Amino acid sequence: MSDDAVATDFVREKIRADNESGKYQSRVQTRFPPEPNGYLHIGHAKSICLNFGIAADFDGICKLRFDDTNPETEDQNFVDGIIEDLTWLGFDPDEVVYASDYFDQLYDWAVSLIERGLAYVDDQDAETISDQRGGFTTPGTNSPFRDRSVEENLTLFAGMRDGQFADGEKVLRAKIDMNHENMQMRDPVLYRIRREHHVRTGTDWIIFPTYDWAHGQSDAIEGVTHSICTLEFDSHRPLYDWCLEQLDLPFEAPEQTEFARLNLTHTVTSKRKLKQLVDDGVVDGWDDPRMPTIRGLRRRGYPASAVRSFMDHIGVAKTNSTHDIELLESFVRTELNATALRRMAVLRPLKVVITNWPEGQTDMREAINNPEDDSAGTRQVPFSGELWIEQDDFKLDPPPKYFRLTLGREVRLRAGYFITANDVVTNADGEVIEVHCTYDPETAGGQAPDGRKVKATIHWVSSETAVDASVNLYERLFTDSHPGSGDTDTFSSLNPNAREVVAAKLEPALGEVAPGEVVQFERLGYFAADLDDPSVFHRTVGLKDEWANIQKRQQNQGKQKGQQQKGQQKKKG
RNA sequence: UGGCCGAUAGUUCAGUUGGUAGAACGCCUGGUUUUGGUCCAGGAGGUCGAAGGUUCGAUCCCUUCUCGGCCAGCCA
Repeated sequence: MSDDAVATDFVREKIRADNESGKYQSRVQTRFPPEPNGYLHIGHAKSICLNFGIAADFDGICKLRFDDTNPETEDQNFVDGIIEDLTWLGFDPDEVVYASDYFDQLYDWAVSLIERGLAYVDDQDAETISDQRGGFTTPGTNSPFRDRSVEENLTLFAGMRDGQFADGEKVLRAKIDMNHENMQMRDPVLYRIRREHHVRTGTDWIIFPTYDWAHGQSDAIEGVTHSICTLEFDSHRPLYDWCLEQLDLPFEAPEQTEFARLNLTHTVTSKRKLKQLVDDGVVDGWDDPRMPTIRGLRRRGYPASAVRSFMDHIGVAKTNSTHDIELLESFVRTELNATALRRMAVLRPLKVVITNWPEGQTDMREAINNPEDDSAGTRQVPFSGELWIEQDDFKLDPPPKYFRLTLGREVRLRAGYFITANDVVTNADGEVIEVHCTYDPETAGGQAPDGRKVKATIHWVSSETAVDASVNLYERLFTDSHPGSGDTDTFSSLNPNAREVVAAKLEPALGEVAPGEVVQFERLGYFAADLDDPSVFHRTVGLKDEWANIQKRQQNQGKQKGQQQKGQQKKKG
């Protein structure tokens, strides 16, 4: 266990206490148990970091177990994808196992349950069983098949396995208590018949154990000590314990501990809803950079290490919580600030002509690759008399505190020269389509020999050597910070502008970026070259934008002033 | 409606064996800076869900209440 990073959450606290009391011989084993019916999302990452993190902290082991007990929705692609995502996140399971590996054992244990009069075969359909379960304040009623003889149950259960009954015709139920205050204990279903092809067992089995019968038993088979799951399984814990108690294990049974799942603002972390986004074509797929899936984040350029530090930071508790997605982004920025190479790219190009630049001449300017990391070195960037700059970096009528380019003002071109804007060319609509500037040859390298200062440094790309690229700019997937909260429909706040594709001009070095590499477009943000087509970039996250805050404040002040004036007018009237 | 779980800065979490509270992110101010980035320094922001009780003293212990989440699948 690492001494310095003493993570103190209630789960680790409990494990420490268990270890001190000698429970499980102070052994620690966890597991990450996804169902292979979808890809992993950021919520799973929390569970992964917790389970694998605990194993690492306590010198224990953590296996990846596929909870493949329901053949209906499960798929090999998801199995492969989950392993891939887990690996990318930086975790290496001690073993990859499957609940279906234990079908024989689970069956034998069910038989033993029947033999001891603790389970029975019920002939009723799902609806009837549901009706008989009763309500929160009303007791359930016993099934008419509850008191079948052991022999009959044994025969029927074998018949279920051997295909003598149709799907849904019979189930195996635990015989516990139809009056139990916990609904989970009212004779839960342990086995159902389902003639579906199973990813691993094919057609060998047509009866499948339910989660409740499979999960704790699988934990026990593997020697799991601490079975960590999310809050919604809280009410299953008595059943988890009951199932284990019937086994007469020669060792201490695993114990379930529940923690609060991760929610993030402006997105959803529910497999069902993510699937709907994919199925409805709202996004391009599970790996769309707008998706909070692991593959989505990867394509978007989130470093796995940033995801991990985020998880470390938010901790583990039982409080239902929704984390601000900005917090995640701040970890992404911190990581990328230290590692990403700086490059220049112009997203919304505006032409600049340097009128006093020697006709046809191209200069090579030296630019720093990463001011945070000297070892990243420098590169040469071509400079000429015709450049692209950002439309936002020139204003004919500059608002207060705007200190970028405007007529008559001098600014610095990053790694280039000081330029002064003298004139503009406008189109028929009066929009500026070209800015004419002069440069000061004395300012090569970015400093004026006479010591005069400029307030702004702007980025640029020389037009003749510019590389064209399509850049995807992403906004929040949902405009509502808590989609679906209250009575609102989750998808009603879907942001139709969550992706904007822009035709950008890049400096030549950006034509040689490796797939998946993340660079900083100076002054704009971090951008990831697409995994399949590196001429396409995805905005991972923008830089912090002080200018945007200034503008916001100015707007608010304007509003307040307007309101004050309105108020005064009212008083007068 | 019954049971279980939860409630501490804007947000998410720490914490106090009972002596009125900290961090991170966000926000604000200043400094540095060839990124309005980074970095550095500082600041604002909390009646610790509410009301009672025990106590010299309660955010912490007790009771009641309020609000939120979960549970009545042959999903997990």
